[in-house]
Amino acid sequence: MWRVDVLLEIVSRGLDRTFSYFYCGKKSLDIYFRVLVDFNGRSLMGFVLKKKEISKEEIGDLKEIKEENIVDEEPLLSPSLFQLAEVVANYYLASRARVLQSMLPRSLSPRRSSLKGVKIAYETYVKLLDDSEKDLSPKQLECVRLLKENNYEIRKKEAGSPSILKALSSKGVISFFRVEKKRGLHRIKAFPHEKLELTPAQKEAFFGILKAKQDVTLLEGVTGSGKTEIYLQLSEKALEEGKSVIMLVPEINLTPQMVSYFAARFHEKVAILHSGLTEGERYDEYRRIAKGEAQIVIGARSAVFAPLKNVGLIILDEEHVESYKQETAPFYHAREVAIMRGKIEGARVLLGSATPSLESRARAHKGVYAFVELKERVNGKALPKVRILDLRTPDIFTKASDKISRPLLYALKERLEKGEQSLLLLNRRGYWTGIECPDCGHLFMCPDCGGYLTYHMSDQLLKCHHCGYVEEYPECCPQCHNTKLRRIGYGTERLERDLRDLLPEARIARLDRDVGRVSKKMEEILEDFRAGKYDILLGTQMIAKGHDFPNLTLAGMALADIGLALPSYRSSERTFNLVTQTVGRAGRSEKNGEAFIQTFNPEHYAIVLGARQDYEAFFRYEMKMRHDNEEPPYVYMLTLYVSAKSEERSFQGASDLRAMIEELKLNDLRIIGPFTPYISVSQGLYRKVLLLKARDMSRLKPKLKEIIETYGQRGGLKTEVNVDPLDY
DNA sequence: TAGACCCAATCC
DNA sequence: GATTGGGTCTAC
Repeated sequence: MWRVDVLLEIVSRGLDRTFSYFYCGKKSLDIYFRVLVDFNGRSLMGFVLKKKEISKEEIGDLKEIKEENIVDEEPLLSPSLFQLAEVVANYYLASRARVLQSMLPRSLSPRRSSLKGVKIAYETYVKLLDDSEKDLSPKQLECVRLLKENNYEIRKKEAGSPSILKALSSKGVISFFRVEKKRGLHRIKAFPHEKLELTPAQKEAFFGILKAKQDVTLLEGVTGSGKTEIYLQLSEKALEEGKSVIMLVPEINLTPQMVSYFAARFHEKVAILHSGLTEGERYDEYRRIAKGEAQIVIGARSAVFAPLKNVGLIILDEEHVESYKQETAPFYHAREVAIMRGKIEGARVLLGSATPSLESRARAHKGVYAFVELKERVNGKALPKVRILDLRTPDIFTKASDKISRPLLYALKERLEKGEQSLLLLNRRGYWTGIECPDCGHLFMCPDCGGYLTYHMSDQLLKCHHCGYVEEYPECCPQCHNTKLRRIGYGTERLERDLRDLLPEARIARLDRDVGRVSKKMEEILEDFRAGKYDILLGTQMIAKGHDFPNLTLAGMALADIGLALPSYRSSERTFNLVTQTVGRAGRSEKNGEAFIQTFNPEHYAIVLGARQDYEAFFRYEMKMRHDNEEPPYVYMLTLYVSAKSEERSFQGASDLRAMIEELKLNDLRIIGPFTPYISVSQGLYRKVLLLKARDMSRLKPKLKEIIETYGQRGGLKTEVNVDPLDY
């Protein structure tokens, strides 16, 4: 007779505790097994966290767990993974169930009751049957037009939200069909790849990492300095010692080279977790890793939770990239989780970047992390020549375009004549980025979140880039019915149009999230560009990352200022990174590269230092700014989002929370707000935010958790906590 | 005064 | 997270 304590699948904060049941069956039931229990009349899944032998008398009014309600035959999680879940939940002030939910593949998630994964991997596709666009909502229209752009057939998961697709299907506009998917690594090209002899500089870095006293090492190395080979050889060493390895990359689709090197060197020992996997494949891969059939896992953010045993090394490539931070609860950052996991499992953590985040670089500076540098490029290439073009200069534009300046245009023409390739970056999608009525001043804003609506030429719709709201492009102003609307700002689609007019003979490809949403198309464009089928690749930051184009000798930024205008303490860092990366794209070939940065802020330090690729100077300057403004890494930040049905209520709720936090009388703590966040309305709820800053959060956190648990959801309030937010 | 509506407590 | 039961508001 046993008493078992069960943590339920419910992610709400108030239920982050166990409930006790009794079990007296024969089948084995141990901790970390999942069970189905009767909870207040309904059947819920939960994790057994504790098991204790008890006598009959002690049963009391506990409910029974029947044998048939035991889900697993062996524990689903290792003790160290569960320990990790607890540590993560504590740090991010989230419930354990919420953390477990982001740890596990959906088919194993405590929320889902499907016990066994799908055995055959099917991929569902959508086919467009009726292209007449009759009687459709704007969202449905968007989907239909996407299908039209892509030969009437695309993967279901890339087509839009399931509810939209369901509606379209019931109208008979689309149909679904399933295709059996080939298993394995068929999408990953494994270049045959010899182990390379390390250069002296690489060797020094390699041994520097191995000898480091600290658990975490920051490897700072410019692009092309050969970080990948170091990752590979460190992994090899870990495997030899019988340890396993987690290799994290920001986005698996954008790092095919990294994946292929690992696949080529370690073959079937590698498991790759990427977004292209179906639920069944994901389940298989998870089981394969858990059974110890793979010793290296490559994947994005969530792969930090991979069920490997005996982890000896965790690598984060491009550790500064913001996609390592999850932007929904529990808002974890893979870098911090990697460090927590490293501590629990005794694994070494390696953070690699050409432009480390200020947080990491500052910790390395203080000696919290070991610091290893790779200064030279392996091929000894010089950096490209960079020119900053001041867009305020009179006559900088030709009559033909007010977007591409004279010098940039000439440079593009020169490449065309020489048969070399160019890359042009504009960090904004769409055609016009704002629409207004010149007569009455009416601005087309998103009714859901208050942002500007962007006109998209490809499907002729107005879209909100924050929340996904879509509406049809109006004939006239809804207020005064004026038909002449003024268009403000421009995005990649509009720039493409200008470029085609300016250089009619050039072969131009555009790549941004609108085009790249269909992953097949994205791969196709990148492949074709590499093969020389295009002269100019134009796009958003998607095109600035990772890719190696040997014939590329010109990189341009159409408007470097876009990121600077956004209200975030990280906007300079983002701009610096984007400029650095763009410039870096032009320097990877044998030929001499050149880069042009168009800007209205030619003296801004993020742009000037980015153009020079001077990370050291940027680090020093930006650290001073962060110091003066009391921003990370000098303080820790935490935001509380309070939402309610009315603006007054959310403001009142946030003010009340503020008062309660002030009552704690923590002298190190600064509270800012409540103020209205950048995205002020979401899912019909008005949002307010409290920003907390402190040099030490450890005393605040447990008390804050208590306050939120007791008052955070009263009076129709919804409270979310984001620890170490990147924005607010 | 019934029904709608809101809120907080409860779940083992 | 879902259900429940009590309290208050509201329309006739």
